[in-house]
Amino acid sequence: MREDDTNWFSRWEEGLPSPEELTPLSQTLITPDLAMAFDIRNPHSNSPHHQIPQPPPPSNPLPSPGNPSQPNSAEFADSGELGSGTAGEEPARTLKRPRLVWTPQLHKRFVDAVGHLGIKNAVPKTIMQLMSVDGLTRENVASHLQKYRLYLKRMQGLSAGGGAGSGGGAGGAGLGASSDPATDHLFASSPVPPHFLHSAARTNSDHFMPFVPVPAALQHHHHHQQQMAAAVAAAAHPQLQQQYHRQVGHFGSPPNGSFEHPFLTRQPQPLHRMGQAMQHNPVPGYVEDMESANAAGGRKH
DNA sequence: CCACTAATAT
DNA sequence: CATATTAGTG
Repeated sequence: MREDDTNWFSRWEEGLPSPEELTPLSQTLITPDLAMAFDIRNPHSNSPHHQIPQPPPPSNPLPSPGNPSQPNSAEFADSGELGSGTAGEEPARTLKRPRLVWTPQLHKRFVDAVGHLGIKNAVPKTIMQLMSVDGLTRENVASHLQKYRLYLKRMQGLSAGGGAGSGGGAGGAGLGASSDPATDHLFASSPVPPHFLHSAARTNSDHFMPFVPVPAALQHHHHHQQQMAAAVAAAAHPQLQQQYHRQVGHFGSPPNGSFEHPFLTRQPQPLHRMGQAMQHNPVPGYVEDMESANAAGGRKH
């Protein structure tokens, strides 16, 4: 009898516009080297202060709809060497990567991963691996996971009964009853399955997938740029309050309008040694489109 | 070693 | 403000 699941179910479809979003689990962050290649650092004049202008990743040409400027000259200048003045860019080590920008998409992957893993296995390392996001580090996930858990906790205490309401979490992020604007924002934008309440521990491998109906007609159809742009606009937070955060990393918008692939999904990162057995790439390399939330990366350990 | 929480720093 | 980072504990 229960099964108020159906409630959120319908909502899911809304949040889940197309299979493209939930198709393959693989996203790619940009590696620092790549980001650097895009960024032409100033020769010197570098203050020994923190805040490396490390202009966020390549900042794909997403000249925001309203930003006419931005000559997208994706010129990969030979990465000859930059002035050594800047705090060493040579050592790919010790490089401070820009703050990870948790875009709704990236967060979506995060939530999906957690949902598919089960609260039990949803630990930073596993999530990170399942996400297969190049550049994502355990710390990144851990930090976000912390916040995410707090968010869930907060919500549970506040709106538990309303099945529908809880489905979308705060329902309209920022609308209706958001617990605190401080905690939502990003979280409220994801489908957040109701199982995330404390307790649902599932071993792994058992998740009910909302079978992807995927009508044949929708199987693969590329949309138009406009559609994409709209989606992005919607996804992008229209609210910019932070100092000067750049949501960089959104697909590339080609100069002439032809849509090109922003990045190739780099998935198989060196599967360095994995002690425990597990981790089979559940999904073969798919050609994932969708903007890549990016961040920086370089692996370390 | 890894995960979790809380506090703190940027 | 959102993340990153650190410290302390299990």
